[in-house]
Amino acid sequence: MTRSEENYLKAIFHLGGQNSKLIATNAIAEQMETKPSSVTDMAKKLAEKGLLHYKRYQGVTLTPMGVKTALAIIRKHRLWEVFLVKKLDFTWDEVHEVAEQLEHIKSEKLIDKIDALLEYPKFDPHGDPIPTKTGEFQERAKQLLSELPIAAQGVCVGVKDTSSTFLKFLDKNSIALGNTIHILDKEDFDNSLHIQIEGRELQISNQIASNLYVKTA
Amino acid sequence: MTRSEENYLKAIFHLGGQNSKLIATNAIAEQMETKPSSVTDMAKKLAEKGLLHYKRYQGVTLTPMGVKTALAIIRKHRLWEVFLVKKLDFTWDEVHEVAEQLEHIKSEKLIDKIDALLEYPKFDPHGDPIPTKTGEFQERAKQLLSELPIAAQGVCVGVKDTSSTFLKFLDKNSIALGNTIHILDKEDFDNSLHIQIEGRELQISNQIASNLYVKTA
DNA sequence: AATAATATTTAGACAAATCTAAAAATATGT
DNA sequence: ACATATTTTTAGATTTGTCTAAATATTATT
Ligand SMILES: [Mn+2]
Ligand SMILES: [Mn+2]
Ligand SMILES: [Mn+2]
Ligand SMILES: [Mn+2]
Repeated sequence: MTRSEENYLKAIFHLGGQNSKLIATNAIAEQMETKPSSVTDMAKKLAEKGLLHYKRYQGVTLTPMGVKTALAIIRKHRLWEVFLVKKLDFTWDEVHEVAEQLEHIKSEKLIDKIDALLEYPKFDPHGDPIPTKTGEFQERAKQLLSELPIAAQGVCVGVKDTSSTFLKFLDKNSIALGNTIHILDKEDFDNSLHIQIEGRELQISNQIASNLYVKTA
Repeated sequence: MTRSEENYLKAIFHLGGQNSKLIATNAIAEQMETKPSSVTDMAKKLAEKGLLHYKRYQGVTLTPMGVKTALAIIRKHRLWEVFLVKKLDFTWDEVHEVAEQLEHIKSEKLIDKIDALLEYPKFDPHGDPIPTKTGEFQERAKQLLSELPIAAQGVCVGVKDTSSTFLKFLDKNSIALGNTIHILDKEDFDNSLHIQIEGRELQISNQIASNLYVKTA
């Protein structure tokens, strides 16, 4: 498996290619920041290798083997992210770029030892689930903060937007995973929220609220 | 810098290219397990980039920039080896292959944090010196065990042969870096040694003795 | 000094991964 | 349904790193 092949599989997985849903060439090209013609070439190659099903002009879906391979890479990516944060004091907005490189290191022993060192974490610094060695993982029951009604409360468990800008904004406002958020009021005009978090009161826009995942009791 | 370029620089450094000694095309090809014609192509490219001096039919030497780059990669390689041994319980015969991959990860912050986590080690698991962030390092005063006279003693500080076979042999015979070795006797016929190490007495061939570095008091 | 052996370079090919531009298929709108 | 817009594929080119085979330069031997 080349690095490029691994990146295609990961992108297709993130677009939903695991549930026999046909993923369009253009969608993959956009996700990978490449051209559709390049995607077509790679789709043929990966189909040849038995990692995905490719129907000309229709799109691709991952085979069981393709899903397994994608999950192994996602597992590595997320474990490295946890390692960087927990062991090397990286901030959660710094880890993605480095993990993009580390996820391609080929050593089963290495990633299993990292997993053990971290005591088998279930979620990465952004709240995304970490597949086990055998590829199992459960998505946490969660919803967007923006979907909660007035007076509801939830624990912050993840972010939808993982951009550095957004993550730094959250840091600046001391909003972190694990924090409990109460919705005090919602503004009809722009859906902005008046919330209480860790004793403080805060006003946040709908754009913020619709990029924060919470778990309700 | 591509991975391939980095590997060429490292190989040339290991062949002595830092001391304005001309390194032959064939020597590089052998070290890299590639063909001389490939080396010529790469030599032109690296010369173009100012990383080495290339004289047609004569060989190459590293420029100051080339030395600096090579040392940065060697630093990463050796720090990762220490990390694998100290933090993840890898054995010293397992680390090289993985370090060959990890040395190409591009993140200054990452390697500096690994350095700090390990408390700035000066030597890797095979006794080789680790360059600092600024590229300084001193080779430890050492000599081959085979060069010591009868009755001399020394502390084991490194290995010349870093092959898995040799390292595993040393493990099996409980010979480790840091051990003190006394030369009890030397056999004229085959230069094999009768040694005392950590209380035990052992008979070792000249081939073993000429791959073990010791530091004398 | 001429010849033979060795080392190095050049020329041309190939595989991987990408791109642009043109062609073909599919989807959309009236 | 048919013209138009969009999506996807194909054809051909490019870059990087490699290879083989032939040509050229250097070194060693007589
Ligand atoms: Mn990430
Ligand atoms: Mn993440
Ligand atoms: Mn090594
Ligand atoms: Mn080493």
